[in-house]
Parts: sequence; structure tokens; C-alpha cells
Amino acid sequence: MPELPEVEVTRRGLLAPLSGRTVVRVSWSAHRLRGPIPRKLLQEHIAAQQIRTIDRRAKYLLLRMVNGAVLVIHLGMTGKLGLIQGQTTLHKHDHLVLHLDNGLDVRFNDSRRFGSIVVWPPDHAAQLEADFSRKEGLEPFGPAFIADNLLALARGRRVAVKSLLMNSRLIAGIGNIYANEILFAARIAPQQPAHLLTEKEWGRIIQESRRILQLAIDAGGSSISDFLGVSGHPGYFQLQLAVYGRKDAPCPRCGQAILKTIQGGRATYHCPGCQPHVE
DNA sequence: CAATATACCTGGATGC
DNA sequence: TGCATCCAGGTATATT
Repeated sequence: MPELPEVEVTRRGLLAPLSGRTVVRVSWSAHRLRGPIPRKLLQEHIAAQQIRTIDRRAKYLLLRMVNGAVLVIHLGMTGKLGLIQGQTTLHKHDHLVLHLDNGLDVRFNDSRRFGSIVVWPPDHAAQLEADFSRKEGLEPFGPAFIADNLLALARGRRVAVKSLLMNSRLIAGIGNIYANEILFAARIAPQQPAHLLTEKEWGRIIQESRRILQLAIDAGGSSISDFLGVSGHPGYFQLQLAVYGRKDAPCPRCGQAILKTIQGGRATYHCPGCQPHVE
């Protein structure tokens, strides 16, 4: 579910309510997520500790504790973080609860359990973060997200430009919904081999990436099936989607029918009129 | 190395 | 109503 905008909306929703709060207790479900829940590390380094701030890298949230530990949370496909009164009954698929010193809970709910929870202990946090960050791609809002760098990344890669955009080791935060939308806005066919794109075309991808991701953040994210912000409110960017999920509907720009294809195993939407495939 | 397939899960939509 | 089937926003790992 959550791509960069949804993760960022979650971060912004949690930042003020959590900054300076103390996690008095941590509890968890019996299930594993993508990996096992690190019970011991949660107990040792997160319980009874104060939260300093929350950052985002790629689609990961980094809850930084005053003691130097970092709680790393990935929402997977169906993960949500909610802020709720502590006495509320646990819901199905609640897998982690941070009990705060003001009686509120932060609850991580994830039905498909594709999310992940990792703790970096204070002693090793800097090294672990450096190792982690090196494996993640360019941040779309970062200073290195420039045409020269994308041109270099694409050099020699015959893979479709959409697959390159979604490759998290190369570019961070862009998943299937926003890859489709960005390429539509940039008027580039998703199946275009990446190495054929010009510097000018990469420039359009950069500009449209930033514009669309920012619009989506401002709209509270996209609630396609079940994304909710921390207060339980949905996002509204799905109402502005031009191509994603709109097979056979008229293109908002030229009126031609939107095509749905499968590319790299993922549903791909584009307008054959506005995004011509050039060989 | 690059590209594709598969596995991890539940639940909602769809079709019979 | 029930049941089978397909599909879903991500990513790590295996396979070609």
C-alpha cells in the first residue's frame, strides 16, 4: 500500500504527538512479520525510553530515541500506524503497540504481515543506518535526484523505465501507483527501455515525481483500499489519479482510453495517445 | 551482472 | 449464500 507519500503522511502525523514522549511499555503479537519481531531489542532499547524525533528514509520510518536507539518500521503493503487511546480493545492484526506516557498507544496494524520492525541498538545505530541507507536509492526530494545521475543510473539498462523507477535500490519511495502517475505526467511510455531516455526526459520525470509526490502528501496520501493516516482518516489523492486503476476510462488529457498491461508482473496503466512508445 | 519469477500473507472483489 | 479464483500499494531471494 504505502509508498513515499503515505509513509511521509504517517511520519508527519506522528511527529508532534510523539516527539518528547516516553514509551512506557512495548507489547507485540505472537506473529512474525517479514522477519521476527525483535522482542528482546524492543524491551532493552525502546521500552522506558524517550522518543526524540521521527525521520523517513525511502519507505521506512525511523523513530529515533533519546538513548540513540532507532526503531525502524516498514509498512509493507497493508501496514498502518495509528494513534489511539490506550484502553481501546486490540484490533485484529495489531502486531506492535508502543504504550506512551500520556495514555495513548501507537499501534502497528498489518493484515498481510509484509511490514517489518527492526531495532538498531544505540552502540551500533550509526553503522547500521549507514549500511541500510547505502542500499536504498535516491530520495526524490533529495539533492542527488538530478538528470545527470538518473542518466548514469540508466546507462546500459534495457529494463523498462517504469521498472527502473520502482527499483528501490536505485530510486527510493516510488511504488506502482506513483510510477504510473509520474510517467503519465511526464508523457513517457512505461515500457520504454530506460537507457533510451534523454536527459530532457529524465528532467521531466524528476519534475513530475516531485510535483505528484508533493500533491499526494498534501492530499493525505492515496487510500486505494485501506491506507489511513495516524488519526484514522483516509487520504484523498486517489481522486486525482489520472491513469492508475482507470483501465478503459478516458485519458484526462486527450480522452483516449487508458490501457492496462502487465509489466514485470505489475499492473501498468498508460495513455497510448499521451505516452507514445517510440522505438 | 541483469532481468524475471517466486515467496511471503490476508482480505476484498468477482464470477459461477 | 457459498465457494473458487484472482488480485493488491513491497521487497528479499532464487532462478534464468
